[in-house]
Amino acid sequence: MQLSLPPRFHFAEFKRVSPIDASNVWQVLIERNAERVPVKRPEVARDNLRRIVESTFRLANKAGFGAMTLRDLSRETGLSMGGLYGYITSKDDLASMIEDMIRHVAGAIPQWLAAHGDGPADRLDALIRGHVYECELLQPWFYFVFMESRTLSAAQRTVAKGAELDMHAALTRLVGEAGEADPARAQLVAANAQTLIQDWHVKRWKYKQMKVTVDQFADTVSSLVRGGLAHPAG
Amino acid sequence: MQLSLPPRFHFAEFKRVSPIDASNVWQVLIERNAERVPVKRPEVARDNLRRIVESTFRLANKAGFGAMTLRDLSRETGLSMGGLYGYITSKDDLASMIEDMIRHVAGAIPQWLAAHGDGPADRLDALIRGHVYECELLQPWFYFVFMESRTLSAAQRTVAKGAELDMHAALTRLVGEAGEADPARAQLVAANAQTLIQDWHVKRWKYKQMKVTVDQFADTVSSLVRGGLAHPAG
DNA sequence: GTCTATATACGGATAGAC
DNA sequence: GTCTATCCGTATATAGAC
Repeated sequence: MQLSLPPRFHFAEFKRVSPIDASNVWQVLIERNAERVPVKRPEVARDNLRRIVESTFRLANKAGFGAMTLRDLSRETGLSMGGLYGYITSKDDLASMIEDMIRHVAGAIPQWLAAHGDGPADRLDALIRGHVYECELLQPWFYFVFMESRTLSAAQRTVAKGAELDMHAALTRLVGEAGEADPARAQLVAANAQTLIQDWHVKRWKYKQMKVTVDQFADTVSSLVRGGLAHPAG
Repeated sequence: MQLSLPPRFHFAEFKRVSPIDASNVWQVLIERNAERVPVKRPEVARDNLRRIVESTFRLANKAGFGAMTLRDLSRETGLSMGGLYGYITSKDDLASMIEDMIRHVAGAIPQWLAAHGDGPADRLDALIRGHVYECELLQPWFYFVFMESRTLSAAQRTVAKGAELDMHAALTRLVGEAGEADPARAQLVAANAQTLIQDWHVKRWKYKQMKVTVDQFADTVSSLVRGGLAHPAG
C-alpha cells in the first residue's frame, strides 16, 4: 500500500490518508489479535479493548507498566479481574499487543512513502515527516513503547532494538544520498534525526506548552538535518 | 565554584576538573544524605551505598523502578532486607536520593561554566559540551532519572519539569544571542539541542555500537545547532 | 551494623456462578 | 461475557536476636 500524497506534504494531508490513526487503531488491534479476543459482538469487544489499552497508557505513565497492577486496571476500566482476562491472556500479553501494533505501524511508514520525493533530499524530508506525523496520530502508543521496551521480554527487546536500527539505517542511507559524503557523519546525523523525530512523542508536554505545532516541529527537524549535511567531517 | 578550563575544551579536559564524577559521586551522596545513613565507618557506608545504588540502576533498567522489589535489591547487593533499611528509609527514599543528586549536578553545570566563552556562540558550545560530558561521567544516574522521573512523587515530578525548563531557558537565551533572530525558532532549536544532549545517555548503547566517541558526538550536536541558527523563520 | 523471622497487605491468575 | 470468590505466592516494612 502507498499513500496518495503530494511530493511535499504536511500534517493535514498526511492525516487524511494515513491508513492507521487514533480512531481506527482499535479495529486494527482487534483484527491483529482476533484469536485472543473471544468476545463476539464487535462493538463491545472494540470498546472494552479500547478502555483497557487507554487505561494502560494512563496507569503505566504514572507508575511504569511493571508497577501497574491488574487491580488498578480493573478499577480504571470498570471491568472485573475476571472480565479483563476475556481480552488479555496475561499482563505481559497486554504489553505485547501494544508493542506489536506500533512495530507494525512504524515498519510500514517507509513503504507508505516509498514513491515520495523527486530526489534524496525530498525523500529524506518525507520520511522525517511521515514518522513525526504518525507519532502525532498515535502519540500515547509510541510513548508507551519508547518508555517500556526495555522492561519487556528479551525477545521484545531484540525486536525493539532491530526496529530502531532499521529506521536508523534508512535515515543514514538517505542522509548519505542527500549530500553527506562522510559515512561516519551521515550515521551520526541520521541518529540525531531519529532522536529528534522521537522527541515529538517523548516530550510532547513541552511542545504543547510552547504552543509548537506538529508542522512547525517537522519543519525545524527537517531543516536542522538539512543544515547538518555537507559539513566537513571535523 | 568555577572550573579552570580553556575556552574551547573537550572531554579529557572536562573530566580532569569536573567536581563530580563516577568515582567521587558516592562520597558526595553520603554527605548529602548524612542524617539518613546511620552507619559510622565511612568506607563501609560508602561501599554499601554504592552497591545499593548500582544494583538499583541494573534492576530498574530491567523491570522499571516501580517493579523492582527490595528482595531483588537484597539479592543483588548481598545485603539482607533488614540491612538495606540501614541505608534507605523506604523504597521511594532511594529514588529520591538518586534524583536529588542528579538535580544537584545538572543544576551546577551552568555555574561551573559561567566564565567560559568569549561570545554567545562559544558559551553555547561550552554549555552543550558541559552537559554532554557530565552525562558521560554519570551516565547510569542520568539515564535512571530520565526514565523514572515520571513515576516518582508529584513533588519530584514538579522538580524534574522545572529542571527541564530551566535548562531549556538557558539554551534558548544563548541560541538567541548567538544569532537566531526569531524567538519562536530560538526556542525550538534550543529544545532540539536539549534533546540531542540527553540522547547521549538515553541511547548510549547505540552510540557505543556505532563506535562514536563522546567528543565526536558533542562536535556533531554543537555543529548541528550552529547550522540551525540564522535560518529564516519558515 | 547486620542478620533472621515475621506481621500484614497485595500481587497475578483462575474456577465456577449466573 | 462478565462477575465474585479464592488460591497461593510475594510485597514492604519492622521487631528483635546477636
